[in-house]
Amino acid sequence: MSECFDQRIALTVDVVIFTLLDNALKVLLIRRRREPFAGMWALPGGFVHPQESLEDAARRVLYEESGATDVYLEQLYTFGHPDRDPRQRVVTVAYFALVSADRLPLDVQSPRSSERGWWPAYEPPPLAFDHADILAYALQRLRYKLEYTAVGFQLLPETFTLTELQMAYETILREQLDKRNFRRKVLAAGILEETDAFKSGGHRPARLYRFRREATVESTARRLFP
Amino acid sequence: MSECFDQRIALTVDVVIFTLLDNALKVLLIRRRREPFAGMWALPGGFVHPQESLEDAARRVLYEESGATDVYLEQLYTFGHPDRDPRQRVVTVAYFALVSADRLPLDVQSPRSSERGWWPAYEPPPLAFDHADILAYALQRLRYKLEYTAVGFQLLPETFTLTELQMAYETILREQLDKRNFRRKVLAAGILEETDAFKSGGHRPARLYRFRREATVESTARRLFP
DNA sequence: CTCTTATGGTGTCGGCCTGACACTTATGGT
DNA sequence: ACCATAAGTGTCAGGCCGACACCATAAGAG
Repeated sequence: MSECFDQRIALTVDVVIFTLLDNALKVLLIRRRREPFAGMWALPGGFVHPQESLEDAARRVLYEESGATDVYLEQLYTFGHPDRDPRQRVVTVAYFALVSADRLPLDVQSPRSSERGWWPAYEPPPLAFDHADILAYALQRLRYKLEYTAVGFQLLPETFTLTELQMAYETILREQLDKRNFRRKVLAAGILEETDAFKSGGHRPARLYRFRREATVESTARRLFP
Repeated sequence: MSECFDQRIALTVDVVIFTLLDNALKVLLIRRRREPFAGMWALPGGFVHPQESLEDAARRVLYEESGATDVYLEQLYTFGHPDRDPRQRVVTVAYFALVSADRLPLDVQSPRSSERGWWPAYEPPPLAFDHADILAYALQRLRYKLEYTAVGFQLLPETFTLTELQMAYETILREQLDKRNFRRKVLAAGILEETDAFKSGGHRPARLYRFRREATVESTARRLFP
């Protein structure tokens, strides 16, 4: 590291906030009021304050825009192409967050204003800046994590049925999964615990499960070499 | 993304440069001449110039400090704790690079000055700033990538024997691998091609292999769900 | 009360991948 | 020629995975 000079690069965080609503994977977008890209949709973001860590900044943006706290948040990638912002040099540290719908305030779940909305993550509107790249990268990472780890619970309420869990996986991966194999694997992974409650919705009641907090989230992945 | 104000956060890149020398995984460190941490060892790094992308900055630092070009380089993580630098707020985008020893200029392979040196990656000296964290994270990522992908070739010369490849893997993973299983797997992955050359070093000659450039580097990983 | 309907829940079998394991082959040096 | 040393090769057993079909249970309709 050489010594310092002033270079005036602005630093922001952008947060890709995912949730499941109406059996679809949604992402929170904000409509831009000012130039550049006025009127277009963009990821929630903001400048990093001088005394706050990057993750703190991301949590602040997450809370300001979605009202959610204590949710899964992970650094995604840092985007710094010199002209990704036409005004000045802006480098952004992108995060992605998984929020279960029941942790969102009601006015955020169904925003009244047209300035903010939950969009289908796989069919977003045109986005400002390089946010389409950021979203695409976040989706890739989410699918990847879902395939190798147990992070899907973060999008569900405290307790859930195995069918609900499977539907969440199918929604995000966009493919059908075999019910028996899904159950076998997810139970063998040892990351769920039964509750003694059931969910009865007109038909045979389904057992509710809960995520085992003590279980390491990075569960069963396979190694190329032993 | 809200609108801009001046916040004077400095932005740097730090590059964890790995190579294999003397049958050990080494990392390039630079001795700091100035405060803070004067006299301590640190990762090569530098400020991001106003008109260059993050990856360009990382390649520039990589070239300035090691003389290597056209090598494997990947963004690692962005470290931004508010007081990771005691002078001022500095956020650093860390990269890691894999360089085969034969692409290093001779004076870099065996530096004369005591201001720069290749240190055992698993037994580094005390490091300035939070560079020990960055190095630990890079090692974890390197092991991970090695287990799941075929990235190990980047540390070897253009052609190499399977035993050399296996030794590289054993050095980095710090465990012994079975010769027959290693060969079976690495050949089944289809990322190598035979050359018709052999390496004869006093005993039975070993066939030389080459990395198939057309092969996708992200090769055979396993999915948790089909 | 019974029947219908819709979802919840369960087991097996074959194929493939993986990990454990030992001997023969080829060369250079003595 | 003999020896030392590294290169190179195959099998077998266990576990994991993917494919596949039927019974159980509750609510609601008649």
